[in-house]
Amino acid sequence: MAPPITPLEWVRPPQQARSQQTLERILRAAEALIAEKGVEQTTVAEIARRAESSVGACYARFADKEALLRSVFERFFEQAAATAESVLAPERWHGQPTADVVASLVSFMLRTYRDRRGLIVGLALRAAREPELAGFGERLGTIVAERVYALLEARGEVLDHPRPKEAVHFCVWLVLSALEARALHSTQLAPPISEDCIAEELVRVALAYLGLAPAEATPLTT
Amino acid sequence: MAPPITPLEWVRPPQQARSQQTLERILRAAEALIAEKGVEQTTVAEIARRAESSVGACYARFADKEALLRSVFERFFEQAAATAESVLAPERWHGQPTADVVASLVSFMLRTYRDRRGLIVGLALRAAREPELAGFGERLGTIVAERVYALLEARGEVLDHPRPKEAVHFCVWLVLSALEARALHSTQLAPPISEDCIAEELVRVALAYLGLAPAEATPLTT
DNA sequence: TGTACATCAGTGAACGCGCGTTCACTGATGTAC
DNA sequence: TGTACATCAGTGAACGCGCGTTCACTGATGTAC
Repeated sequence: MAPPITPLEWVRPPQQARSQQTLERILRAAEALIAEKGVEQTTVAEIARRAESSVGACYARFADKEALLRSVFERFFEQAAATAESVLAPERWHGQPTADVVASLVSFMLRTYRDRRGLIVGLALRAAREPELAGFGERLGTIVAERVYALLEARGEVLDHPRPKEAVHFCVWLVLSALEARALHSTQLAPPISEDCIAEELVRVALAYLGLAPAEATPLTT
Repeated sequence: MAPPITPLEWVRPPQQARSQQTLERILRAAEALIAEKGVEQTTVAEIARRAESSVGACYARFADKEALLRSVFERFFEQAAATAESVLAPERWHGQPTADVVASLVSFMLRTYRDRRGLIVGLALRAAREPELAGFGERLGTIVAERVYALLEARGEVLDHPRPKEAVHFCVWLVLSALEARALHSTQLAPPISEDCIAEELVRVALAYLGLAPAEATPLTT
């Protein structure tokens, strides 16, 4: 058998690559618009325009608008999960007191919820109607909780709670709930409490609930 | 000056009473529909039908649909505030350990969020867009926090926190955020944690954060 | 007491707008012979 | 190499539906003389 001369990998990739790029542009445009003006205000026509594509192209890739949005949020969850795994790797925190680790994690989450607020709010609103999205969120919470627990375990921390694993899960859920509520309702007019203040109190809550030692009175390095 | 013979209070009340009743029916119908099928699915036409009134009658009382919904939520907030004041009266809790008081309050809130879930979710979704509604929520939180603080103070509790008043406010906010998130996202398909379990952990969080003594190992009376 | 008119409250068909979705069409690229 | 045809990807005007809002109209009640 003579091997084929034309390399098989190159059969018809230009077309596929082209449509792949279109899809990528559509998803990016949708994400940007949701972040800027909210899910409710984002129309398919506008997504198409922003993606320098057309309405029909959107419907060639997605069954309907729902499916398109689901894809956007799915990508977001994948990124979030990957970020969580990287951030919560025990190696990253060698030599730092646990209280500081918690403080860093909390302020990182606050920053994330601020920077990606639009998308998160859109997601939260959508997840209130679509159980599938709510399921994504739940799974993400579980992943984060597992990693946090593994991190604490690797550091040899002993939690003051009858069911430590569940306690960590609950604690993660509580913090995420608080951040979500803040993202949803913080009026930009009059911010009730500063971000630093929220961070401080959330850390205090977490440490107190889990029975971890609070930070020394030395200045923290964020 | 001869006093007017016809009592002034009775001038034209029948008409007013009639329209007052219509308005009441409209508000009640709107509330019921929001609770049953969510704000997004509730149309003016359906509200009118349910109230055995007409679309025009709605627009005679309210500038637009927004105003109607705002009225519904305003009433809800008034009820909530009144309930909070009554429930948090120090007299009500004489002779009970603080940990039990907190437990009772938390489980009361959980019950409320379950029973009135539809309305609360609708409100939360709406408040994400309308700063005015978010403001209502904030004010309610402040009221509750003040009453809780007064209650603790009346009981002679000393909180383990540099700014006790702010700590109580934060704690109330945290619990409300958690309940809201739960109401928004709990898939009815697979409840992640039982209500009792959430209650237990929320109490634990609150007590640990505020530095209050946990309950004795005796069975609680709810 | 009777008649004419004014006001209040309400009715619901019709209007209009926004937006998701469809579909007849175009252009580019690939394939057969 | 050239011609005819097939497929892929995309285009955007047109359609249709849902729903908030309006408005010409009805009926009941009150007021003037």
